Amino acid sequence: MARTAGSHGPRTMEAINEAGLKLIYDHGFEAMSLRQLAAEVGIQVGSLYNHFATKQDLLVGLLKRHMETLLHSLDEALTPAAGAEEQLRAFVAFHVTYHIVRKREVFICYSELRSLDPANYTVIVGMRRAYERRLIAILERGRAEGRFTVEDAAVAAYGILAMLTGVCTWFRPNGRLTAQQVAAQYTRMVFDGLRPG
Amino acid sequence: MARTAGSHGPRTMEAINEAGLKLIYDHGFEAMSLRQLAAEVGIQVGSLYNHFATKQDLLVGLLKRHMETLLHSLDEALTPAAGAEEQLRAFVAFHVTYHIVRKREVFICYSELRSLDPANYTVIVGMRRAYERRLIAILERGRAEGRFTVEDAAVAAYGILAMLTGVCTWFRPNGRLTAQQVAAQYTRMVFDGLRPG
DNA sequence: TTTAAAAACGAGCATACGTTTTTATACTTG
DNA sequence: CAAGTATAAAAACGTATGCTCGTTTTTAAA
Repeated sequence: MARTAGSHGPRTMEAINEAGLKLIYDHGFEAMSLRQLAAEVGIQVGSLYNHFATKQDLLVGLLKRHMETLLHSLDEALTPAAGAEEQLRAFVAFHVTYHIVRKREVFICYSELRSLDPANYTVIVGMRRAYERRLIAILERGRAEGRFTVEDAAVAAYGILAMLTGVCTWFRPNGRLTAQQVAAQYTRMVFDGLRPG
Repeated sequence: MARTAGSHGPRTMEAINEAGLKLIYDHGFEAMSLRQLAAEVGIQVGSLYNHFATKQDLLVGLLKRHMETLLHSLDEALTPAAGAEEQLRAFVAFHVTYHIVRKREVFICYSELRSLDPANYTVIVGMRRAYERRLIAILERGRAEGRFTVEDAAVAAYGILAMLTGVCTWFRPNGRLTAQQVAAQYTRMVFDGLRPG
């Protein structure tokens, strides 16, 4: 046997990425085998290597694409001219809804960092830092404008991010609350948590 | 060779637990091999099975012990007679410091849930729920007493827990801030985030 | 002193892993 | 239509895995 009818490189690659995302999310990167992955895609193990060089590359590809999308989407969500309060409001709304929609990517981007070899680790963590810095900058600006009370901007940012990111561990699309309701409640909590003294 | 001089069951078990904790934290449960574990402890692979039945049992043992300690320590930290505000203050301080000290146990207790087989998963998640309910109860009591503004107590609790738990991902013992400073800042943020009115 | 339990060794089991190689077929381009 | 490239199958590679086994030695109770 050999090449199957209707096979098409880019389409297979997308199927691999989707199946990889699912398997890594469900079982973890180390626990997911390439045989499982191949079965999920519907090809043989060896054929995977027409689409990536190593298992590690598959993971890095997924994480890098996710971080690029995240950073890019954030830029679109924030209007540069706006004040700190409006920017914070936009940030919270964006972060919560994005993390609900892309919950699997977000999850593996935190949990599989340790599966990255050093060079790749540096790259991904660097991108995450860039994202965090956006929020830190907003907080510092709000403090400078006298809008927020922030003892340590980085600590506050980490706290806010952790709180918001947490939604993707418990939020259920058909649960008691809608994404909007959650975003609204968290927005209020964040703003009150930063209210000027 | 056979039984080595001075060998002692409980002592070996403790060494296995400590080494297991370290290896699981560093590499993940699936990625850690029993050969690594045995080497770290200083015995042969087969000898591990004098101390646990399966690799899964090792993980469950670690997680169960951690959750029992966590729940028990919380009970000690909270004075039942106190008001909601005082209880919340005690909860935040306890949670932050405990999570800084036991950061490895906390981390694997979140990240390795998926490595548990169904029966064990149910047990551990049940214990975590019990912990979460403690905070939810405090929030609801505070709301009933008119001390806190809480739209949805569970959502608020999850948010607070995620924010506080986040410390163990970035806190460094010799970093810019002490554990007390972090706890103090987060306490203020939590209280302001729940301020009445 | 005898005996049973505890604890470790060290070899080996079957299986699974990531990866490579070879070969055959399907598309694509000239 | 022919040549070349893309894509997949299939089989195999060496290594690592969790776990079992028979055996041996130490420890502690009878």
